[in-house]
Amino acid sequence: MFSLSEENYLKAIFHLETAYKTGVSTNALAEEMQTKASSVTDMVKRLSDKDLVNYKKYQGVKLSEAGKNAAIEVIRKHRLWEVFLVEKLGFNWDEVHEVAEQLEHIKSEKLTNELDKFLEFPKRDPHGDPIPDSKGNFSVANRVLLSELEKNETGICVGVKDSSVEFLQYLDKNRISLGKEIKIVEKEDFDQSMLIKMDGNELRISNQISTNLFIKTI
Amino acid sequence: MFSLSEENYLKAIFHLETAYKTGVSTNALAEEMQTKASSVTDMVKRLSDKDLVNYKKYQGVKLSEAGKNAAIEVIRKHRLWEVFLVEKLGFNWDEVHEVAEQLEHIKSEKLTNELDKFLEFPKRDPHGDPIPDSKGNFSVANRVLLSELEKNETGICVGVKDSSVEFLQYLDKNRISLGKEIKIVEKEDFDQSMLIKMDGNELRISNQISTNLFIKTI
DNA sequence: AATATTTTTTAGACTCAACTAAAAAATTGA
DNA sequence: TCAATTTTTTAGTTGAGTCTAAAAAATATT
Repeated sequence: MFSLSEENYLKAIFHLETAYKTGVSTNALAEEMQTKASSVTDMVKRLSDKDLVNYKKYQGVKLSEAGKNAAIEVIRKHRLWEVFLVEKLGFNWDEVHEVAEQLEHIKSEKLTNELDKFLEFPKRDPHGDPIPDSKGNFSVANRVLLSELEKNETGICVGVKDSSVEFLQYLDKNRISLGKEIKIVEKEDFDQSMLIKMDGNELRISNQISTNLFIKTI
Repeated sequence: MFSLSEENYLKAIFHLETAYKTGVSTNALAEEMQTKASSVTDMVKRLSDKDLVNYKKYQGVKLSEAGKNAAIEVIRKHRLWEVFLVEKLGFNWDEVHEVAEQLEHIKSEKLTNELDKFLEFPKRDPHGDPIPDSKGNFSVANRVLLSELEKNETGICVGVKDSSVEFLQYLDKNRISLGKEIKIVEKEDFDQSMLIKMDGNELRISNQISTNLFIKTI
C-alpha cells in the first residue's frame, strides 16, 4: 500500500506525463504539487526506491508499470466518488473536487467495485473525464477543444479541461453544461473570441473559455 | 481541524469514558490504541494543548466539551458510513468496520449531512449502535444484555456489544440478527450458558455470547 | 568557449507521531 | 511504614514528509 502523499505524487506525475513525454521535470511536479523542488526530489527518490517511477538525476521522472497502475486506481476512485456525490448526494459539479481528493485515498477494493456497481458502471465523471474500469482500462475520448472548431461547425459539449470552481460556475451562469449542442456563429481573428449559438441563444465567449471546453463534433 | 491520529484518540477516549468515569488511564488508552503508554502521554499532551482534553499528570484524561463534540462527529460519520456500506453497497455487517474506520475521517460537513439525508436519517448503525444527529444528539438506548434476562423472559435483539468479525460471523452462522425475538428457555447456574428459543428453534449459547448481545425487553 | 541563468540536488533542520530505555510517581502489601 | 510493584512520565531516537539555504549540474546567452 502507498501513503497518501505517494498516491498524490503518482497521480500528479500521471497527469503531467501527457504534456512531458520525455519525463516530468522536478519543477513541473513541484508546481503541480504546490511544493518545493527539493521536496519533490526527496519524494521522487522514495518512489524510485519502491520502483513506482524511473528516475535519473536531472532527467525527470516517468511512471513505471506499477506506478501507472497505482495512479489509475486513484483516478478511478476519484472519478467514481465524484459521480456518487453528484448523482446520489446532489452536489453541484463545482463542489466535488475537494471531497473526492479525500475519498480517492480510501483503501478497499470491495468498496471501489461495489460503488462502481451501485453507480451502474459510469463511463464518465461529472466533468466528462473517462472513468477507468476495474482493470484500469478507459476510453481515450475522440474529443477536441471548442477553440479548434471553425465557423458554422457544430458539436456537443462533452467535457471541461479546467475544472476549477471559477470556470464551472462561469459555465453554470451561462447555462453551458455537458450534452449541450453548440454551433460556431462567428470567430474573431483578433482575439480568438467566438460567438456561439446554444439553445437558440447567442453567446460571446473568450478564447480562455473555448480552450477549456471539450467538444464532440457531429 | 484535527489529524487522523488525534481523531482516533478522541474517539478512543470517548468510548473508554463510560468505563472510566474519573478519567481514562494512560495504560487503558494505550491498550485501546494498540500503542505504548509513552506514545499516549505524548499525544495526550498535544490534545491538552489544544484544549480537547483535560489532563493532569498521573490522573488520566477526560474529554473537554470541544473534544467530546469532535469525538461524536467522528462516531456519527463512522456509523453513517456503515449504514451506507450495508444498505446501499451490499456489505455484510462483519465487513464494514475497517472501511468505516477510514471513511470516518473524511472532512466535509456537507458530505456528512447529505449522506445522512440520502440514508433517510438512520437512527442506528448495522450493529444497533445509535447514530448522533447533526447536532450531536443521540438516544441512549434502554437496552440490556441478554445475560441479564431471567428464565422465561423474552426480548428483541437490538444490538451487539462486541462487533468483531468473529462474533458477527458466529451470529450469522446461528441465524441471530437484529430484530429477532429471543426467549430464555433455561439458564445454567454453573457456567451461565443458556438455552434460548428463536424462530421456533432452540439454541444453547455460552455466557460469552449472552454478555455481548443487547436486548430490548417486551 | 566562457559566462550567466535556470534547474535540480544536497545538506541540514523542523514537525508529527511513533518508539525504547530509564526515571519518577503512585499504589500495593508485608 | 517502607519496600516492591505497577503505572506514568521523561529523555532521547526514528522515519515521513516537509522546509530553507547553498552547492552542483544543465542550459542559455553573449
